[in-house]
Amino acid sequence: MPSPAESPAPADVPDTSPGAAAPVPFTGEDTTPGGEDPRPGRPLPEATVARLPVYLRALYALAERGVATVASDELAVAAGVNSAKLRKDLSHLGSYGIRGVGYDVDYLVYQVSRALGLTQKWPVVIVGAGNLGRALANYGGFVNRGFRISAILDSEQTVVGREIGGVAVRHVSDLEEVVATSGAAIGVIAVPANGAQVVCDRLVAAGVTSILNFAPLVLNVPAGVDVRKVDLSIELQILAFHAQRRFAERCGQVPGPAAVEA
Amino acid sequence: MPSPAESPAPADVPDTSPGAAAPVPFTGEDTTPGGEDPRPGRPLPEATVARLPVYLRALYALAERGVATVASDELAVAAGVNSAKLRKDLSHLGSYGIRGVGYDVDYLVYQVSRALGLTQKWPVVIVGAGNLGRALANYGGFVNRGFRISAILDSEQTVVGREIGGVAVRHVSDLEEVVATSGAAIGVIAVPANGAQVVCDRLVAAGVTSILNFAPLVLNVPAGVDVRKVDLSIELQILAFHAQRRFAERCGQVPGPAAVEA
DNA sequence: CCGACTTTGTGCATCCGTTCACAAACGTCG
DNA sequence: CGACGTTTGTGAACGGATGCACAAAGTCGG
Repeated sequence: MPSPAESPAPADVPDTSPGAAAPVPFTGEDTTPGGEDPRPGRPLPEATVARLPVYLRALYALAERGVATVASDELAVAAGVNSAKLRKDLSHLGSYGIRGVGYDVDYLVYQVSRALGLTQKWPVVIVGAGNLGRALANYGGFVNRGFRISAILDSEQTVVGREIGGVAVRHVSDLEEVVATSGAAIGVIAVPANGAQVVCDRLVAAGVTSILNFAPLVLNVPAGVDVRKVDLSIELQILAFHAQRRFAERCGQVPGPAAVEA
Repeated sequence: MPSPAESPAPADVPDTSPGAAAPVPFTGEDTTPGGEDPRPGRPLPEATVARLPVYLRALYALAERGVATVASDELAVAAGVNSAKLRKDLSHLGSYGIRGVGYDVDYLVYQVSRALGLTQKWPVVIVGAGNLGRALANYGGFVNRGFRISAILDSEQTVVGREIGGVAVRHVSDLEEVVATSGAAIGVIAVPANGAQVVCDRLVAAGVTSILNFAPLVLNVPAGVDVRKVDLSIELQILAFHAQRRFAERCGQVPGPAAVEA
């Protein structure tokens, strides 16, 4: 199971009972142009799932340029992956290519979107209206690609009421109500580390089952809740490792980082 | 077996100074150049490198709580990973644990920091002073953990001169000069997608070899330049996939209204 | 209608990462 | 000083991911 929280301790799981099932965000879809594909087995490899959004973005860019069909080689270049990998990834969704021609861009956009569950708009609750929360709310790729910001919450009264990305900031005390009324299943934590676990617990208790965490700590969640984390400093540290290695191996012309000042 | 004579003082002399290495033209694999005492073979698996920052953060938290030694089980829980995985990861750095006891927290902090190349402060140039750039500049985990913001650049004259995180915003036209004078090898791209490739090219031309990209596109860089991307919408889309799957599968326990489409 | 060309889809070998399970090493206690 | 419990470090098995290479399947020109 793809549960990232690998805690085999069953006794500790408080079994978050969502009580009244959170309203499923609009399940009406399908029956759209093109042929139908009875969902095959659903074993989509995790690595494939992680790449599908990249393909989707490249496909959108192609569609905007008016490209009707695309071969796996071109799409692979646009997505920055190997073409064989791309073909294998797409083959997991079904046989949506035409041999000798390539893939129909619009049709593939639809199929990838459907595989990712983006044929509907997922309501998202953002907690934290700091710089990061504002950046998220203003990020265009959000609302245009299958998501809708249903609320932005913050604990600072000075920012409550301010409008960000077309949504007015509400106080964090409204968290439970906002989640319930919007039916949001996805929450974004963009608060400082010391308040993240509390926010997380409240989100989970309110029925949120998918959490995107920007706070630099490991969140503790019950089984059944999916957490992904984005940590800016971790990415930088990985870069530092490779940079260090590069400097150590090829001591060339660059004078290296200014290590004197510390 | 950390000898008590060796102080685990984190501010030890970093040997990353370029020095005068033999100008080897090209070697397929380094033949373990010298360093044998602290550094065994250098093939640190990529997956391990990606986890070391997580361990480091957990170790810092333990150190602040005054914990002197920690067993792999506890540290694994704090880092959210399997304990066997953690031990294998750490074993790639060397044998820094004590059987029957655990790891010395301070000493391990130093060793992990050194492995990641964080015993020095890396100067970082941030391009883009929007919400995201400001969030990065104000992020505490930046300056406290091996990095120093040497400059923040933006193309908007209205924000030039504003101070963010203790650093005054400069105009993006100063990019080359800033990179040269600060010796920055790491650049962060926090500009909109349409300007990201241009900024990237200029950073690379100025000598930057490590780039952290927040713009939602695939950057084109020459060989030898390391790019890591952080894409907010991609993470959300992966969450959406799992959420969709969860909704489709929950037909057994939760009192759902009706079995959704098979 | 046929042959040449193009591109997809995939079998297969290989590699990387994860996990189990256990022996070696260490401190402690009697 | 020796037995015992604890914890590390790692060999080995396993599973998943990657990329090559090629057959199948399609288009296109004559």
